[in-house]
Amino acid sequence: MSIREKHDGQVGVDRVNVRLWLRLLSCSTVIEKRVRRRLSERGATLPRFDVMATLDRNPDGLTMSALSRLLLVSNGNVTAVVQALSKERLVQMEPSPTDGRVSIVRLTEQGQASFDDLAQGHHRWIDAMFKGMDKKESEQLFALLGVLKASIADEMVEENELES
Amino acid sequence: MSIREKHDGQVGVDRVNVRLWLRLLSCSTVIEKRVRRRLSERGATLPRFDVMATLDRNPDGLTMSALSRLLLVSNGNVTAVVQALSKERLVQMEPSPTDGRVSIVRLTEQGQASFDDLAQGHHRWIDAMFKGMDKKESEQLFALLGVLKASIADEMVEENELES
DNA sequence: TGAATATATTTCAAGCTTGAAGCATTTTCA
DNA sequence: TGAAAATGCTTCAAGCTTGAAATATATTCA
Repeated sequence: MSIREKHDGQVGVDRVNVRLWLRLLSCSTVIEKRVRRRLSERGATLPRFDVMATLDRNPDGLTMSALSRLLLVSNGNVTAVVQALSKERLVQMEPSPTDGRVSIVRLTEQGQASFDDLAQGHHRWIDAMFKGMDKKESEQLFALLGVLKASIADEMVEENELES
Repeated sequence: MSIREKHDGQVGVDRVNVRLWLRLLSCSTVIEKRVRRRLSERGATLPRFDVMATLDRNPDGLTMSALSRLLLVSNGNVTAVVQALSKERLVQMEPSPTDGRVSIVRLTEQGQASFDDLAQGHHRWIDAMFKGMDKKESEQLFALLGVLKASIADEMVEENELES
């Protein structure tokens, strides 16, 4: 059996999806590392920036769980990051008036200013990294990632159905 | 100034690239988390699987630095993961015959068998997550990620040129 | 009502990752 | 040649992340 066939069990069936996934992962990792490094040069970190960006998109505030869900990180992690930001007065937590379990997190004025500053740089870095794609390519890529996103969501549903 | 204009300085200029990047990151994060969870259900971890997969693609062995570069992780990290795999006899390190600094890492027979087993599952999971894309869409996505990859590489060159 | 269940959040230990410092070996070039 | 620079690798401390357990509050429904 040739190396080409080894994991396929069939000649000519290449692992196209795995190669696609590896390329996707590689793009995303490289961009992420570069953003991370540049943020750290400015004394910020990516997790903190992510929290602030999500709050910026939700001016009415978010609960801890909502943050956790939107950011795809664990609850414990959100707690740690928000507490750190809170200590520096960049975000504020207030108890929900209607539910004693819930905290609502918002950017403070200072946090908004700090974020606006970082976001400008972030926007510039991203633009520079995507400079080699023309408008049509960007739009196509955006649409195709939408298809992928739906496909992934679909698979999760199927997986959950198997459980029950 | 409206919220829409806040970070743009110009009406109608939306942050398309940032949105594209966030969608890319989100796809990649969700897939990665799902793979990570399933590997851990089988007693494996993603970093260890990544090292074994890279060695599988390079049957002649790789140096620690080459692994670090291919995997986009730090040297120290590679050392830790390879040492752990080595303890379980899944990989072996041998000194380079021509360069006393270099170690060459390879899969052992046992490591190859263990990887083949995991890779089969991995292949299946990825296929399931990409099931919603037809052949043409996959190919387009692969090609567009190639354009993005080149664009990112380009930006790095420019960044380095600024240094000197 | 009130017991059982569900939900929101925090705490904590274990493992991961990084980047800087350090050591060893090799290469460069005056 | 041999001093300086570069390269390969490891160690280590600091910070990040997770997932499970703990705590507190809300909701459900017998």
